[in-house]
Amino acid sequence: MKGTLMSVSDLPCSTAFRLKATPPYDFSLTVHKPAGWSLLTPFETFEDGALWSGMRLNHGEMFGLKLRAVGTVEKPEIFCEVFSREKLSTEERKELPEMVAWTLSLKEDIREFYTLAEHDPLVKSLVGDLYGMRRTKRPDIFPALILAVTLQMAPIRRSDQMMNLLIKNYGVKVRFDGREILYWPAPERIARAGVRELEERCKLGYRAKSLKRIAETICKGFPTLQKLEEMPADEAKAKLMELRGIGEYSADIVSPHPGFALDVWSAKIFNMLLFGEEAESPRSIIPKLKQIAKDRWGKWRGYVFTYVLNDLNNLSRRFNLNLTEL
DNA sequence: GCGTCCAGGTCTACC
DNA sequence: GGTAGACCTGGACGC
Repeated sequence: MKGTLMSVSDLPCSTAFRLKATPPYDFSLTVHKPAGWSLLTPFETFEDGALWSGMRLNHGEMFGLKLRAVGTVEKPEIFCEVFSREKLSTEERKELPEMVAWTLSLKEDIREFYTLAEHDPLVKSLVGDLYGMRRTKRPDIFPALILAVTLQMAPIRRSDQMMNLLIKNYGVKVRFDGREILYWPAPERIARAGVRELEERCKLGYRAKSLKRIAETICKGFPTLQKLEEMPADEAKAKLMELRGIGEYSADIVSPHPGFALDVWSAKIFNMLLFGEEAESPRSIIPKLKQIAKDRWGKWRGYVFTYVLNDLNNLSRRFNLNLTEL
């Protein structure tokens, strides 16, 4: 077995700040979602209500993060410690709190979403189960693109295998606060790797070519997620679909605009929830389900999507459906 | 143990 | 512009 190409970064300097959130905000449900999805990297740790994770800013510098709630769901406040290689610059002291707040969706007001519960039994169930949970964002675009590409045409265990191998072989290990956290590869690292090497080391198959091309495009200059959010939703999606291997589904996953990223698996779940039966042809029903979601939940359909996929056990029991084995 | 099938999409060639 | 077929890999399944 070839040795790992992972780099190691020690982060001895620390800075702390507090951030207020728009209530209701449940920190634990937001950063440690019931379905098990991580906030920023599959190798972060969540213990006793605190999260240790990593973050790469758009200029490429890595930081360690320790986050915990110091308020309540109705008076939410987050205590954040940032660990860095050197003392933070004045610019970083301004940028990092803004980026953490953006990532955690602290300023987003979801009370309008919760008013849908008054007339929608499904939303009422979701809100009751996951009150205060937020959708979150990623500070850097490349991990989101890796996620989208490795989810394509593969069962989730195989996607996990590809992502974990990418991180373990080409990612970065950050050491801070007595912890070691593995974080996603920088696009420059994947752009330098050979296609054959990526296929062999990370079992990416035909996706290796796409991922390398995506990495090369980002290195040459591509809008950040923050820039894409400033664009109209259609324009941002079209820009993402210019990338090799990024189609409509993947663009919906990566785009910071609220979308409804249905794949075959989630189409089966929503077909069951909306019509009470298994879809005969899940792939072909996706456009219809997307239209229904847009008409029924409007700009909050992305929230319904995230809440549903994090509440499958409760929904299965409550509506007498088998959603967990689709 | 071995062969076959197919999955949480995308691209391309062909009509 | 619409659509069938190819694409890596590995787990599930049948024999």
